[in-house]
Amino acid sequence: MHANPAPNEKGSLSVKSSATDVHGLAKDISHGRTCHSNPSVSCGDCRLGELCLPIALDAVEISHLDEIVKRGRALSKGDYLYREGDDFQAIYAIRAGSFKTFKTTLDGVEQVTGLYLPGEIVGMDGISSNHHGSSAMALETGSFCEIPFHLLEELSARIPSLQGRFFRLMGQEIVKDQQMLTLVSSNAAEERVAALLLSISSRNHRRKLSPSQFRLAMTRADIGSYLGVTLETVSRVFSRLQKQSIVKVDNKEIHVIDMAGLKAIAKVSVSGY
Amino acid sequence: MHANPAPNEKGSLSVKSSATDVHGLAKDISHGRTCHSNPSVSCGDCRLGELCLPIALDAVEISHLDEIVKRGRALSKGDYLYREGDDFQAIYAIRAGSFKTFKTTLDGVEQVTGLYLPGEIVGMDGISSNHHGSSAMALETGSFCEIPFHLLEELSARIPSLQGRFFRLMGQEIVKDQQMLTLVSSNAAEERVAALLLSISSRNHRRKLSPSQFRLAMTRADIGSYLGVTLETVSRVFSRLQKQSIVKVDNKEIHVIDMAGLKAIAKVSVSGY
DNA sequence: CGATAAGTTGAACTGGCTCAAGTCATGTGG
DNA sequence: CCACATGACTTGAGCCAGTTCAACTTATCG
Repeated sequence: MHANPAPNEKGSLSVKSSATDVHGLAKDISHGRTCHSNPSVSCGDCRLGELCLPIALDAVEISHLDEIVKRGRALSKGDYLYREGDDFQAIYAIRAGSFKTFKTTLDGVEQVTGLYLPGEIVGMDGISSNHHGSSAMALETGSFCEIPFHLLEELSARIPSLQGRFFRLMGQEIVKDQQMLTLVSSNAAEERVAALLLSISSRNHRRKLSPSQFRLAMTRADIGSYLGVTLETVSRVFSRLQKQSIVKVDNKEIHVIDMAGLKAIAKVSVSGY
Repeated sequence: MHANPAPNEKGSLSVKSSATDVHGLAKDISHGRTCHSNPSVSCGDCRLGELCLPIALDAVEISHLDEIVKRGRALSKGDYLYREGDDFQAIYAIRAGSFKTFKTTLDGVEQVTGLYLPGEIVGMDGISSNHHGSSAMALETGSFCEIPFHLLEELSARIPSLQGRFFRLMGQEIVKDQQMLTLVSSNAAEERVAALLLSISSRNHRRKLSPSQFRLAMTRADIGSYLGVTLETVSRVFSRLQKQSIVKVDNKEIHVIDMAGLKAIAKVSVSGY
């Protein structure tokens, strides 16, 4: 029924505005908290730098990186960053907003494979085969930097620390996927939801945002698909967690009240993460 | 109860024999079919080369690679290649035999995260954090090459095609993990088992081995853990598939009789894979 | 050859699924 | 700017695939 929803029929990579004419357009899209998304900001000045690619580069190296990055492109909810099957051209650094990646199975069902927050890199699934194995879609208004992969490869060959950084970034993606696999193939529904909330919490923490209060822009169906349960189960788990005063859920707005309790449910050692 | 089974208490990286004194030791361990495992064979001559790292390198480059690879080390069933938490030093190319990777959860349960066959690379989970996030264990007698990662990084910076090859290899690991995630979070037990058999089948095919007849060295418990079902369910699925004349299962020996039928169950397009 | 691990099969139970009926949020056109 | 249509979310009830527990058979290896 709701196969191929395609809420917005922009083509992939269809941000028509050039890198220069979007000045100011993407302002205010990060919930007004900070202004990550000023499109003119360079990698060296970007406050996400420490999460993104530039970490471990010196000033000269960052200026080389700056030259290949197409900065500050904007998207609104439902827009595609790329689609499953597209030629792989670039990887994308999220600046603001959140994105999901998903595959569409043969019988037309959407299967969510990832959730990406600001400072994280999307699109590495295309590296091995030269075309994207999944689609990436904005869950809300957002912006991103596009990094053409062949240029990144060239630059990496010249800057060893950049090569190392990117190896590590890909390694992180592998670890993340394996954690997800472990989560989904062993744990109960409640544990999966708890683990997702904790993951977002800790990623927010790294970004200097509140680890206990955030907006989860995915729908219940997306969350369910990602965690391998139905949307009804997700809803019921949220209700139960709320009844136990572990979280307060107001639609997409999540407030973690009892962090230790949440960790206990997720069976994560309280110190770790 | 059967937590931390540690069937063999060799320490990790505990192959005490030096790279030179193992000549001949590892002969015949690949079921006698071919002799992948002659430890003295160089990367250029290794018949697994086209699956492994050397592909896309020229003769001179391969000789550089040869210099950093520690070749032909042998392991027997239950031996660890590395353990969860070990310092990350190297990645490992499987030459013969098969290996599983797994994590042990807080409550002592083993969770299988990967199955690796000859020509494949294990250990990339350690790249991002400098220590291994999982353990790798031989499922049967086998051998491998050890590639110290810092040397590979250095060499990659000097040989762009090697850097590209390794980016692609890591990308493959990401794609593989995401496929696994999709499989486990959406499909029924029968589909998961069918998909696993098809995956091994196609990987065997690439290695010029029979796609329809092979040995699956994992126990039913390992398979179940990997696929997110219980060992009893795995057993029952095998029985059912056998009753339908889709496969013939004799303990660990698998014979796919009706490949199209198996693909239908796995919901994989018959052309693909 | 005997002990122990691995695998099979049965029976009862249950967490999460399916189907259904309703409320609530959101965004678009009048 | 409101109305209303559509999609998102919640909650309930019944059902079923896969789990759990158990008893047994078959492999493996010291």
